Amino acid sequence: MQGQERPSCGICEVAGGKACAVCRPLPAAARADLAAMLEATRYRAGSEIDKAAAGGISVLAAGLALAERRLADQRRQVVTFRFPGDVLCLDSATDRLRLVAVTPVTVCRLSRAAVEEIGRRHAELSEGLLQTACRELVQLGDRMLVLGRLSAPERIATFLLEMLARGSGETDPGGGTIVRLAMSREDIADYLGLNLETVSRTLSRFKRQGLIRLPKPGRAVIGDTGPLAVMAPLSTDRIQGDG
Amino acid sequence: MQGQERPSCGICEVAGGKACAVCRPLPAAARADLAAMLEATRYRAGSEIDKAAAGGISVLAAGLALAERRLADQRRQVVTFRFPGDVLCLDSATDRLRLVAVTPVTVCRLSRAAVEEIGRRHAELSEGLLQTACRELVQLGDRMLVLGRLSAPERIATFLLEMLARGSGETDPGGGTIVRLAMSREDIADYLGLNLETVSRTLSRFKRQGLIRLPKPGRAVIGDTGPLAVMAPLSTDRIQGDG
DNA sequence: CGCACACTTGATGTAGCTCAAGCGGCGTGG
DNA sequence: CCACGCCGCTTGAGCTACATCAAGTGTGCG
Repeated sequence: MQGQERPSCGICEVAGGKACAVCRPLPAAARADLAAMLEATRYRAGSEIDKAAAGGISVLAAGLALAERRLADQRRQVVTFRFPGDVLCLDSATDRLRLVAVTPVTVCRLSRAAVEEIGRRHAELSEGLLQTACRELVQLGDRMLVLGRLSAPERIATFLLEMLARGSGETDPGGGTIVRLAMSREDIADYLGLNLETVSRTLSRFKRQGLIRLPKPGRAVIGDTGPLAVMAPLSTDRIQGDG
Repeated sequence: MQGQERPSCGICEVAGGKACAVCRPLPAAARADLAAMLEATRYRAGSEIDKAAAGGISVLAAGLALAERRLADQRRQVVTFRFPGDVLCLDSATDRLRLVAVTPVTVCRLSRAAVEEIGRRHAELSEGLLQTACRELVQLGDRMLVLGRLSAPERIATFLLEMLARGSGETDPGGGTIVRLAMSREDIADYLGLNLETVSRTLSRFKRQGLIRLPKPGRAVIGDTGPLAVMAPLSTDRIQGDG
Protein backbone atom coordinates (compact mmCIF):
# COMPACT_ATOMS: atom_id res chain seq x y z
CA MET A 1 0.00 0.00 0.00
CA GLN A 2 1.42 3.28 -1.10
CA GLY A 3 0.42 5.36 1.90
CA GLN A 4 2.41 3.10 4.17
CA GLU A 5 5.60 3.49 2.25
CA ARG A 6 8.28 4.91 4.45
CA PRO A 7 9.40 8.44 3.71
CA SER A 8 13.09 7.50 3.93
CA CYS A 9 15.26 4.45 3.42
CA GLY A 10 13.87 3.05 6.65
CA ILE A 11 16.79 3.50 9.01
CA CYS A 12 16.63 7.13 10.06
CA GLU A 13 14.57 8.27 13.01
CA VAL A 14 13.96 11.72 11.64
CA ALA A 15 11.47 13.81 13.61
CA GLY A 16 8.03 14.00 12.02
CA GLY A 17 8.73 11.06 9.72
CA LYS A 18 10.56 13.29 7.25
CA ALA A 19 13.34 11.97 5.05
CA CYS A 20 17.03 12.52 5.76
CA ALA A 21 19.20 14.95 3.81
CA VAL A 22 20.29 12.24 1.38
CA CYS A 23 16.88 10.61 0.84
CA ARG A 24 14.92 13.84 0.63
CA PRO A 25 15.73 14.77 -2.98
CA LEU A 26 15.46 11.20 -4.23
CA PRO A 27 12.40 9.54 -5.78
CA ALA A 28 10.99 6.43 -4.06
CA ALA A 29 12.69 4.05 -6.47
CA ALA A 30 16.10 5.52 -5.72
CA ARG A 31 15.47 5.21 -2.00
CA ALA A 32 14.98 1.51 -2.40
CA ASP A 33 18.31 1.33 -4.26
CA LEU A 34 19.84 3.26 -1.42
CA ALA A 35 18.47 1.10 1.34
CA ALA A 36 20.18 -1.94 -0.16
CA MET A 37 23.57 -0.23 -0.08
CA LEU A 38 23.46 1.28 3.37
CA GLU A 39 25.45 0.19 6.33
CA ALA A 40 24.26 1.22 9.78
CA THR A 41 26.65 1.47 12.73
CA ARG A 42 25.99 2.27 16.35
CA TYR A 43 28.23 4.24 18.67
CA ARG A 44 27.97 4.71 22.42
CA ALA A 45 27.66 8.13 24.02
CA GLY A 46 30.97 9.97 24.16
CA SER A 47 32.73 7.88 21.53
CA GLU A 48 34.29 9.24 18.39
CA ILE A 49 32.43 8.49 15.16
CA ASP A 50 34.55 7.21 12.27
CA LYS A 51 34.41 9.46 9.26
CA ALA A 52 33.18 8.15 5.95
CA ALA A 53 36.00 7.13 3.61
CA ALA A 54 36.90 9.67 0.93
CA GLY A 55 34.00 10.18 -1.45
CA GLY A 56 31.54 8.44 0.85
CA ILE A 57 28.71 9.99 2.81
CA SER A 58 27.43 9.38 6.30
CA VAL A 59 24.12 10.44 7.76
CA LEU A 60 23.06 10.52 11.38
CA ALA A 61 20.14 8.11 11.69
CA ALA A 62 19.40 8.43 15.41
CA GLY A 63 20.76 10.23 18.47
CA LEU A 64 22.72 13.46 18.84
CA ALA A 65 26.26 14.05 17.58
CA LEU A 66 28.57 17.03 17.30
CA ALA A 67 31.42 18.09 15.03
CA GLU A 68 34.33 19.70 16.83
CA ARG A 69 37.62 21.32 16.01
CA ARG A 70 40.37 21.20 18.62
CA LEU A 71 43.66 23.03 19.14
CA ALA A 72 46.87 21.47 20.43
CA ASP A 73 46.21 23.05 23.86
CA GLN A 74 42.77 21.39 23.96
CA ARG A 75 40.76 24.52 23.36
CA ARG A 76 37.70 23.32 21.52
CA GLN A 77 35.13 24.75 19.13
CA VAL A 78 31.95 22.80 18.50
CA VAL A 79 31.17 23.58 14.87
CA THR A 80 27.68 22.06 14.74
CA PHE A 81 25.34 19.73 16.49
CA ARG A 82 23.96 17.00 14.26
CA PHE A 83 20.41 15.75 14.53
CA PRO A 84 18.79 12.67 12.96
CA GLY A 85 18.61 13.16 9.21
CA ASP A 86 21.65 15.46 9.02
CA VAL A 87 24.57 14.63 6.79
CA LEU A 88 27.37 13.96 9.26
CA CYS A 89 30.29 14.10 7.03
CA LEU A 90 30.26 15.68 3.60
CA ASP A 91 33.26 14.15 1.93
CA SER A 92 36.47 16.04 2.55
CA ALA A 93 34.75 18.82 4.47
CA THR A 94 35.49 16.98 7.69
CA ASP A 95 39.26 16.57 7.40
CA ARG A 96 40.00 18.59 10.48
CA LEU A 97 36.82 17.81 12.33
CA ARG A 98 36.20 15.19 14.95
CA LEU A 99 32.71 13.71 15.08
CA VAL A 100 31.60 12.75 18.56
CA ALA A 101 28.45 10.96 19.73
CA VAL A 102 26.73 13.02 22.45
CA THR A 103 24.08 10.36 23.09
CA PRO A 104 24.08 6.78 21.77
CA VAL A 105 23.96 7.19 18.02
CA THR A 106 23.19 5.29 14.83
CA VAL A 107 25.13 6.29 11.74
CA CYS A 108 24.12 5.35 8.26
CA ARG A 109 26.98 5.09 5.81
CA LEU A 110 27.14 5.07 2.02
CA SER A 111 30.46 4.12 0.41
CA ARG A 112 32.08 6.04 -2.39
CA ALA A 113 31.15 3.30 -4.83
CA ALA A 114 27.52 3.43 -3.71
CA VAL A 115 27.41 7.22 -4.02
CA GLU A 116 28.74 6.99 -7.57
CA GLU A 117 26.40 4.14 -8.46
CA ILE A 118 23.29 5.94 -7.22
CA GLY A 119 24.60 9.22 -8.63
CA ARG A 120 24.80 7.71 -12.09
CA ARG A 121 21.23 6.52 -11.91
CA HIS A 122 19.74 9.53 -10.13
CA ALA A 123 21.16 12.98 -10.83
CA GLU A 124 19.11 14.29 -7.88
CA LEU A 125 21.71 12.91 -5.48
CA SER A 126 24.61 15.15 -6.43
CA GLU A 127 22.29 18.15 -6.79
CA GLY A 128 21.01 17.39 -3.32
CA LEU A 129 24.53 17.25 -1.94
CA LEU A 130 25.39 20.67 -3.36
CA GLN A 131 22.14 21.98 -1.87
CA THR A 132 23.10 20.50 1.48
CA ALA A 133 26.54 22.07 1.31
CA CYS A 134 25.02 25.47 0.47
CA ARG A 135 22.55 25.20 3.34
CA GLU A 136 25.48 24.46 5.64
CA LEU A 137 27.30 27.51 4.33
CA VAL A 138 24.33 29.73 5.17
CA GLN A 139 24.13 28.21 8.63
CA LEU A 140 27.85 28.71 9.25
CA GLY A 141 27.43 32.36 8.27
CA ASP A 142 24.88 32.67 11.06
CA ARG A 143 27.24 30.91 13.45
CA MET A 144 30.04 33.33 12.66
CA LEU A 145 27.80 36.25 13.48
CA VAL A 146 26.93 34.59 16.78
CA LEU A 147 30.56 33.90 17.66
CA GLY A 148 31.92 37.21 16.47
CA ARG A 149 29.29 39.71 17.50
CA LEU A 150 26.67 38.55 20.00
CA SER A 151 26.74 38.96 23.80
CA ALA A 152 26.45 35.93 26.07
CA PRO A 153 22.68 36.29 26.69
CA GLU A 154 22.09 36.82 22.98
CA ARG A 155 24.05 33.67 22.20
CA ILE A 156 22.12 31.59 24.72
CA ALA A 157 18.76 32.88 23.51
CA THR A 158 19.74 32.12 19.91
CA PHE A 159 20.86 28.66 20.97
CA LEU A 160 17.64 27.86 22.79
CA LEU A 161 15.52 28.89 19.82
CA GLU A 162 17.75 26.88 17.51
CA MET A 163 17.32 23.76 19.66
CA LEU A 164 13.61 24.45 19.86
CA ALA A 165 13.38 24.60 16.08
CA ARG A 166 15.21 21.28 15.76
CA GLY A 167 13.35 19.51 18.54
CA SER A 168 10.25 17.36 18.38
CA GLY A 169 8.01 20.15 19.67
CA GLU A 170 6.75 18.01 22.56
CA THR A 171 4.75 20.06 25.08
CA ASP A 172 5.32 20.06 28.82
CA PRO A 173 2.42 19.05 31.13
CA GLY A 174 3.01 22.37 32.95
CA GLY A 175 2.65 24.25 29.64
CA GLY A 176 5.27 25.34 27.11
CA THR A 177 7.45 23.40 24.74
CA ILE A 178 10.17 21.03 25.89
CA VAL A 179 13.65 21.55 24.48
CA ARG A 180 15.80 18.48 24.97
CA LEU A 181 19.36 19.52 25.83
CA ALA A 182 21.18 16.21 25.62
CA MET A 183 24.59 17.91 25.49
CA SER A 184 26.53 19.08 28.54
CA ARG A 185 26.97 22.71 29.57
CA GLU A 186 30.54 22.43 28.36
CA ASP A 187 29.38 21.31 24.91
CA ILE A 188 27.03 24.29 24.77
CA ALA A 189 29.84 26.59 25.92
CA ASP A 190 32.20 25.30 23.24
CA TYR A 191 29.45 25.67 20.66
CA LEU A 192 28.82 29.29 21.60
CA GLY A 193 32.38 30.41 22.32
CA LEU A 194 31.69 30.91 26.04
CA ASN A 195 32.76 29.01 29.14
CA LEU A 196 30.56 26.61 30.99
CA GLU A 197 30.03 28.86 34.02
CA THR A 198 28.77 31.67 31.81
CA VAL A 199 26.35 29.27 30.12
CA SER A 200 25.08 28.06 33.48
CA ARG A 201 24.74 31.56 34.94
CA THR A 202 22.91 32.85 31.88
CA LEU A 203 20.47 29.93 31.87
CA SER A 204 19.86 30.50 35.59
CA ARG A 205 19.20 34.16 34.93
CA PHE A 206 16.72 33.32 32.17
CA LYS A 207 15.02 30.98 34.63
CA ARG A 208 14.85 33.68 37.33
CA GLN A 209 13.42 36.07 34.72
CA GLY A 210 10.74 33.50 33.86
CA LEU A 211 11.90 33.09 30.26
CA ILE A 212 12.50 29.37 30.66
CA ARG A 213 12.05 26.56 33.18
CA LEU A 214 14.71 23.96 33.94
CA PRO A 215 12.58 21.15 35.37
CA LYS A 216 15.25 18.45 35.18
CA PRO A 217 18.78 18.20 33.82
CA GLY A 218 18.91 17.73 30.08
CA ARG A 219 15.84 19.78 29.29
CA ALA A 220 14.54 23.32 29.19
CA VAL A 221 10.93 24.39 28.80
CA ILE A 222 10.04 27.51 26.85
CA GLY A 223 6.65 29.00 27.65
CA ASP A 224 6.69 31.89 25.22
CA THR A 225 9.31 32.27 22.49
CA GLY A 226 8.60 36.00 22.22
CA PRO A 227 10.96 37.37 24.87
CA LEU A 228 13.75 35.03 23.77
CA ALA A 229 13.28 36.01 20.13
CA VAL A 230 13.64 39.67 21.13
CA MET A 231 17.03 38.87 22.68
CA ALA A 232 18.16 36.82 19.66
CA PRO A 233 18.81 39.26 16.82
CA LEU A 234 19.48 36.43 14.39
CA SER A 235 16.28 34.50 14.88
CA THR A 236 14.14 37.56 14.23
CA ASP A 237 16.14 38.00 11.07
CA ARG A 238 15.39 34.44 10.16
CA ILE A 239 11.67 34.82 10.71
CA GLN A 240 11.61 37.95 8.57
CA GLY A 241 13.67 36.16 5.92
CA ASP A 242 11.33 33.18 5.80
CA GLY A 243 8.30 35.44 5.41
CA MET B 1 44.38 42.72 -21.94
CA GLN B 2 41.38 40.92 -23.31
CA GLY B 3 43.06 39.35 -26.33
CA GLN B 4 45.98 37.48 -24.75
CA GLU B 5 46.08 33.72 -24.22
CA ARG B 6 45.60 32.91 -20.55
CA PRO B 7 45.26 29.78 -18.50
CA SER B 8 41.66 30.70 -17.63
CA CYS B 9 38.77 32.15 -19.56
CA GLY B 10 40.78 35.33 -20.03
CA ILE B 11 39.12 37.71 -17.64
CA CYS B 12 40.45 36.83 -14.21
CA GLU B 13 43.62 38.35 -12.81
CA VAL B 14 44.45 35.42 -10.60
CA ALA B 15 47.84 35.58 -8.91
CA GLY B 16 50.48 33.41 -10.54
CA GLY B 17 48.44 33.01 -13.72
CA LYS B 18 46.38 30.22 -12.19
CA ALA B 19 42.79 29.54 -13.19
CA CYS B 20 39.78 30.65 -11.16
CA ALA B 21 37.65 28.29 -9.08
CA VAL B 22 35.23 27.71 -11.95
CA CYS B 23 37.81 27.31 -14.73
CA ARG B 24 40.24 25.20 -12.73
CA PRO B 25 38.47 21.84 -13.03
CA LEU B 26 37.52 22.41 -16.67
CA PRO B 27 39.46 21.22 -19.73
CA ALA B 28 40.68 23.87 -22.21
CA ALA B 29 37.79 23.29 -24.60
CA ALA B 30 35.23 23.94 -21.90
CA ARG B 31 37.00 27.14 -20.93
CA ALA B 32 36.50 28.43 -24.43
CA ASP B 33 32.76 27.61 -24.14
CA LEU B 34 32.75 29.44 -20.87
CA ALA B 35 34.49 32.56 -22.13
CA ALA B 36 31.76 33.07 -24.71
CA MET B 37 29.04 33.02 -22.05
CA LEU B 38 30.65 35.25 -19.47
CA GLU B 39 29.64 38.71 -18.58
CA ALA B 40 32.14 40.93 -16.77
CA THR B 41 31.02 43.85 -14.61
CA ARG B 42 33.06 46.43 -12.76
CA TYR B 43 32.22 47.97 -9.42
CA ARG B 44 33.86 50.88 -7.66
CA ALA B 45 35.42 50.58 -4.21
CA GLY B 46 32.81 50.55 -1.46
CA SER B 47 29.86 49.67 -3.66
CA GLU B 48 27.63 46.67 -3.16
CA ILE B 49 28.06 43.86 -5.68
CA ASP B 50 24.85 42.44 -7.17
CA LYS B 51 24.44 38.78 -6.44
CA ALA B 52 24.15 36.32 -9.26
CA ALA B 53 20.56 35.39 -10.05
CA ALA B 54 19.33 32.10 -8.61
CA GLY B 55 21.26 29.21 -10.08
CA GLY B 56 23.95 31.45 -11.53
CA ILE B 57 27.54 31.77 -10.42
CA SER B 58 29.78 34.78 -10.04
CA VAL B 59 33.53 34.83 -9.69
CA LEU B 60 35.76 37.66 -8.59
CA ALA B 61 38.01 38.45 -11.55
CA ALA B 62 40.04 41.33 -10.11
CA GLY B 63 40.25 43.38 -6.92
CA LEU B 64 39.28 42.60 -3.32
CA ALA B 65 35.73 42.00 -2.08
CA LEU B 66 34.15 40.86 1.14
CA ALA B 67 30.99 39.02 2.15
CA GLU B 68 29.28 40.43 5.22
CA ARG B 69 26.31 39.65 7.43
CA ARG B 70 24.68 42.53 9.28
CA LEU B 71 22.24 42.82 12.16
CA ALA B 72 19.43 45.35 12.42
CA ASP B 73 21.55 47.40 14.86
CA GLN B 74 24.36 47.51 12.30
CA ARG B 75 26.66 45.11 14.06
CA ARG B 76 28.58 43.45 11.28
CA GLN B 77 30.41 40.20 10.72
CA VAL B 78 32.68 39.90 7.70
CA VAL B 79 32.32 36.25 6.72
CA THR B 80 35.14 36.12 4.16
CA PHE B 81 37.40 38.20 2.04
CA ARG B 82 37.31 37.28 -1.62
CA PHE B 83 40.39 37.34 -3.81
CA PRO B 84 40.66 37.10 -7.60
CA GLY B 85 39.64 33.63 -8.69
CA ASP B 86 37.30 33.01 -5.77
CA VAL B 87 33.68 32.12 -6.33
CA LEU B 88 31.81 35.15 -5.01
CA CYS B 89 28.38 33.80 -4.76
CA LEU B 90 27.58 30.12 -4.70
CA ASP B 91 23.93 30.05 -5.65
CA SER B 92 21.63 30.35 -2.67
CA ALA B 93 24.46 30.32 -0.13
CA THR B 94 24.49 34.11 -0.23
CA ASP B 95 20.86 34.86 0.61
CA ARG B 96 21.67 36.71 3.77
CA LEU B 97 25.05 37.98 2.71
CA ARG B 98 25.96 41.34 1.27
CA LEU B 99 28.89 41.39 -1.14
CA VAL B 100 30.91 44.59 -1.00
CA ALA B 101 33.82 45.76 -3.16
CA VAL B 102 36.76 46.74 -0.96
CA THR B 103 38.84 47.97 -3.90
CA PRO B 104 37.62 48.53 -7.46
CA VAL B 105 36.52 45.11 -8.60
CA THR B 106 35.72 43.12 -11.72
CA VAL B 107 33.09 40.40 -11.37
CA CYS B 108 32.61 37.64 -13.87
CA ARG B 109 29.09 36.27 -14.05
CA LEU B 110 27.64 33.08 -15.48
CA SER B 111 23.85 32.86 -15.78
CA ARG B 112 21.82 29.90 -14.65
CA ALA B 113 21.24 28.93 -18.26
CA ALA B 114 24.97 29.04 -18.96
CA VAL B 115 25.77 26.96 -15.87
CA GLU B 116 23.29 24.32 -16.99
CA GLU B 117 24.52 24.41 -20.57
CA ILE B 118 28.18 23.97 -19.59
CA GLY B 119 27.21 21.49 -16.89
CA ARG B 120 25.51 19.28 -19.43
CA ARG B 121 28.58 19.26 -21.63
CA HIS B 122 31.20 19.04 -18.87
CA ALA B 123 30.41 17.13 -15.71
CA GLU B 124 33.55 18.61 -14.15
CA LEU B 125 31.71 21.86 -13.51
CA SER B 126 29.21 20.60 -10.96
CA GLU B 127 31.83 18.40 -9.31
CA GLY B 128 34.05 21.45 -9.08
CA LEU B 129 31.26 23.44 -7.44
CA LEU B 130 30.72 20.80 -4.76
CA GLN B 131 34.48 20.76 -4.18
CA THR B 132 34.42 24.54 -3.82
CA ALA B 133 31.57 24.37 -1.35
CA CYS B 134 33.39 21.73 0.70
CA ARG B 135 36.58 23.80 0.74
CA GLU B 136 34.54 26.72 1.99
CA LEU B 137 33.07 24.56 4.73
CA VAL B 138 36.54 23.61 5.93
CA GLN B 139 37.59 27.25 5.90
CA LEU B 140 34.51 28.34 7.84
CA GLY B 141 35.34 25.69 10.44
CA ASP B 142 38.69 27.40 10.91
CA ARG B 143 36.98 30.76 11.12
CA MET B 144 34.65 29.56 13.86
CA LEU B 145 37.61 28.43 15.92
CA VAL B 146 39.19 31.84 15.44
CA LEU B 147 36.03 33.68 16.44
CA GLY B 148 35.09 31.40 19.29
CA ARG B 149 38.36 30.55 20.94
CA LEU B 150 41.39 32.68 19.99
CA SER B 151 42.73 35.75 21.82
CA ALA B 152 43.12 39.04 19.97
CA PRO B 153 46.86 38.61 19.24
CA GLU B 154 46.23 35.05 18.07
CA ARG B 155 43.50 36.28 15.74
CA ILE B 156 45.68 39.00 14.26
CA ALA B 157 48.63 36.63 13.77
CA THR B 158 46.33 34.13 12.08
CA PHE B 159 44.93 36.87 9.89
CA LEU B 160 48.34 38.14 8.79
CA LEU B 161 49.47 34.65 7.81
CA GLU B 162 46.21 34.10 5.96
CA MET B 163 46.67 37.30 3.98
CA LEU B 164 50.31 36.37 3.38
CA ALA B 165 49.23 33.00 1.97
CA ARG B 166 46.76 34.67 -0.38
CA GLY B 167 49.04 37.51 -1.45
CA SER B 168 51.36 37.73 -4.41
CA GLY B 169 54.46 37.04 -2.30
CA GLU B 170 56.16 40.23 -3.45
CA THR B 171 59.30 41.00 -1.40
CA ASP B 172 60.06 44.33 0.23
CA PRO B 173 63.29 46.14 -0.73
CA GLY B 174 64.10 46.25 2.99
CA GLY B 175 63.69 42.47 3.22
CA GLY B 176 60.65 40.36 4.08
CA THR B 177 57.40 39.72 2.26
CA ILE B 178 54.82 42.40 1.58
CA VAL B 179 51.25 41.69 2.67
CA ARG B 180 48.80 43.99 0.95
CA LEU B 181 46.04 45.01 3.38
CA ALA B 182 43.61 46.78 1.09
CA MET B 183 40.81 46.58 3.68
CA SER B 184 40.33 49.08 6.51
CA ARG B 185 41.04 48.37 10.17
CA GLU B 186 37.30 48.23 10.68
CA ASP B 187 36.94 45.54 8.00
CA ILE B 188 39.67 43.52 9.70
CA ALA B 189 37.97 44.01 13.08
CA ASP B 190 34.61 42.83 11.75
CA TYR B 191 36.33 39.87 10.13
CA LEU B 192 38.00 38.84 13.38
CA GLY B 193 35.23 39.68 15.84
CA LEU B 194 37.26 42.50 17.45
CA ASN B 195 36.94 46.25 17.37
CA LEU B 196 39.07 48.51 15.27
CA GLU B 197 41.07 49.94 18.19
CA THR B 198 42.07 46.45 19.32
CA VAL B 199 43.20 45.61 15.79
CA SER B 200 45.24 48.79 15.61
CA ARG B 201 46.78 48.31 19.04
CA THR B 202 47.69 44.70 18.35
CA LEU B 203 49.31 45.54 15.02
CA SER B 204 51.26 48.33 16.74
CA ARG B 205 52.40 45.89 19.40
CA PHE B 206 53.55 43.40 16.77
CA LYS B 207 55.46 46.25 15.13
CA ARG B 208 57.09 47.24 18.44
CA GLN B 209 58.02 43.60 18.98
CA GLY B 210 59.65 43.49 15.54
CA LEU B 211 57.25 40.85 14.20
CA ILE B 212 56.07 43.05 11.35
CA ARG B 213 56.76 46.42 9.77
CA LEU B 214 54.05 48.86 8.74
CA PRO B 215 55.89 50.96 6.14
CA LYS B 216 52.82 52.62 4.67
CA PRO B 217 49.08 52.33 5.14
CA GLY B 218 47.56 49.37 3.34
CA ARG B 219 50.53 47.07 3.75
CA ALA B 220 52.43 45.08 6.31
CA VAL B 221 55.84 43.48 5.85
CA ILE B 222 56.64 40.16 7.47
CA GLY B 223 60.34 39.42 7.88
CA ASP B 224 60.05 35.99 9.44
CA THR B 225 56.80 34.05 9.63
CA GLY B 226 58.16 31.92 12.48
CA PRO B 227 57.18 34.05 15.48
CA LEU B 228 53.76 34.79 13.99
CA ALA B 229 53.14 31.12 13.29
CA VAL B 230 53.94 30.34 16.93
CA MET B 231 51.20 32.76 17.99
CA ALA B 232 48.69 31.37 15.47
CA PRO B 233 47.60 27.95 16.72
CA LEU B 234 45.59 27.31 13.58
CA SER B 235 48.31 27.92 11.05
CA THR B 236 50.68 25.50 12.77
CA ASP B 237 47.86 22.98 12.65
CA ARG B 238 47.52 23.64 8.97
CA ILE B 239 51.22 23.12 8.32
CA GLN B 240 51.15 19.84 10.23
CA GLY B 241 48.03 18.81 8.36
CA ASP B 242 49.59 19.52 4.96
CA GLY B 243 52.90 17.85 5.77
C1' DC C 1 24.47 5.28 52.05
C1' DG C 2 28.04 7.68 49.89
C1' DC C 3 30.75 8.63 45.96
C1' DA C 4 31.20 10.90 41.47
C1' DC C 5 30.07 14.08 38.34
C1' DA C 6 27.58 17.64 36.29
C1' DC C 7 25.85 21.75 37.41
C1' DT C 8 25.28 26.09 40.12
C1' DT C 9 26.80 30.02 42.58
C1' DG C 10 30.11 33.29 44.42
C1' DA C 11 34.43 36.25 44.53
C1' DT C 12 37.90 38.19 41.94
C1' DG C 13 40.80 39.19 37.78
C1' DT C 14 41.53 40.91 33.18
C1' DA C 15 41.21 41.19 28.08
C1' DG C 16 39.14 43.75 25.15
C1' DC C 17 35.48 47.42 24.60
C1' DT C 18 34.17 52.30 24.96
C1' DC C 19 34.96 56.93 24.88
C1' DA C 20 38.06 60.52 23.78
C1' DA C 21 42.01 62.85 22.07
C1' DG C 22 45.90 63.24 18.93
C1' DC C 23 48.38 62.23 14.53
C1' DG C 24 49.45 62.00 9.66
C1' DG C 25 48.82 61.39 4.84
C1' DC C 26 46.31 62.80 1.04
C1' DG C 27 43.41 65.45 -1.83
C1' DT C 28 41.57 70.03 -2.72
C1' DG C 29 41.78 74.60 -3.49
C1' DG C 30 44.11 78.83 -3.22
C1' DC D 1 53.82 75.32 -4.36
C1' DC D 2 51.78 75.42 0.28
C1' DA D 3 47.57 75.74 3.56
C1' DC D 4 43.64 73.42 5.08
C1' DG D 5 40.51 69.90 6.26
C1' DC D 6 39.01 65.26 6.07
C1' DC D 7 39.41 60.57 7.19
C1' DG D 8 41.59 56.56 8.65
C1' DC D 9 44.62 55.31 12.00
C1' DT D 10 46.92 55.41 16.55
C1' DT D 11 47.15 56.03 21.40
C1' DG D 12 45.44 56.69 26.07
C1' DA D 13 42.27 56.22 30.29
C1' DG D 14 38.74 53.90 32.39
C1' DC D 15 35.01 50.40 32.43
C1' DT D 16 32.58 46.10 31.94
C1' DA D 17 31.42 41.63 30.43
C1' DC D 18 33.13 37.52 30.62
C1' DA D 19 36.83 34.34 32.29
C1' DT D 20 39.04 32.22 36.10
C1' DC D 21 39.33 30.19 40.41
C1' DA D 22 36.94 28.12 44.15
C1' DA D 23 33.29 26.40 46.87
C1' DG D 24 28.79 24.50 47.30
C1' DT D 25 24.59 21.63 45.67
C1' DG D 26 22.03 18.01 43.93
C1' DT D 27 21.17 13.86 41.37
C1' DG D 28 21.98 9.40 39.87
C1' DC D 29 24.23 5.12 40.53
C1' DG D 30 26.82 1.49 42.62
